Amino acid sequence: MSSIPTLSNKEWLLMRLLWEKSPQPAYDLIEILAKQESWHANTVRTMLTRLHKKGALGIRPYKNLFLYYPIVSEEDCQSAESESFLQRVYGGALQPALLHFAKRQKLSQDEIEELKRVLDGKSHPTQGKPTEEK
Amino acid sequence: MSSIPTLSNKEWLLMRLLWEKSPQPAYDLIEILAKQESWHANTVRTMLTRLHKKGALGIRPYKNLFLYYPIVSEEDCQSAESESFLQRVYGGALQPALLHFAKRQKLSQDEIEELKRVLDGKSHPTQGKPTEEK
DNA sequence: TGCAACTAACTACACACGTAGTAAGTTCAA
DNA sequence: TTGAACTTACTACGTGTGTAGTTAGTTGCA
Repeated sequence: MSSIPTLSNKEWLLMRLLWEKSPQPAYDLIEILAKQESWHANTVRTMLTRLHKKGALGIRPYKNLFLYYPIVSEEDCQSAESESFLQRVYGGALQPALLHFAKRQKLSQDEIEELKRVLDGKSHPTQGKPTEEK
Repeated sequence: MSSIPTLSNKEWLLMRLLWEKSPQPAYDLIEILAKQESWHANTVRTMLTRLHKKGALGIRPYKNLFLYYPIVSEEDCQSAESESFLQRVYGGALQPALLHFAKRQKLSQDEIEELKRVLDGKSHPTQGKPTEEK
């Protein structure tokens, strides 16, 4: 399997654009990033090239230019980076990390409910301790 | 307040040792990291110096050597890095991040319960101010 | 008293990243 | 047909990081 390439800070930004919509020519990306992030055109091109070398992007010729498209999925990259983050920052301890995020003041009631559903889904793994509702 | 320095991958390892126990002389850290991570003594020293320059470590002379101790708290570093991670990888969207972590197969029943308690604590927005619970 | 052994300081180097300049190829229009 | 405008390719450079070698100061012991 293709191992997931690690993305740098700014590379995530570029990749996000391509995950949202692809393929796109360099020109469009340059325009967006010039407007939103004030990046120089050549900066965008350099990053596209590097992302291609890393195996994160594919390139397809189209007319007189190239179209770029992701060849790794956003979910895979997020998962890989999340695990690496967990190791690095919390030494692999899941719970303190979750606690940090859960304590943030920005979850809506609906999001809280969905999270609890996910947690409930995990509540009865092998040994049946019946999930007590609350 | 002192702004939180960003730590590199390996710096987190070193810092974790000092958060667990401090102050410690370079010698002890070198010994631990040589054993656990196969780091070269000079590598450890270079990193200690850099962490000091970054404002992450304090140095106190003791007899004929120096003792190192953290001057930023683990919690603060974790929080700062968690927020940066959230921005970079999930574009600031908390919920997909939480879902990723919550779906991992490594939470104990107790941890799940505690998380749900935290979530419940947020469930009823008695909007005053976010009371500093501890 | 002079050196072995240890400590800290300084220097080095390759690679990744963020940023961007310069060169070279292509094409459409005057 | 020639050049403006655009495209890709190549080059550059400062900073951070991972890794470690070299130098120099200190001290306890033979």
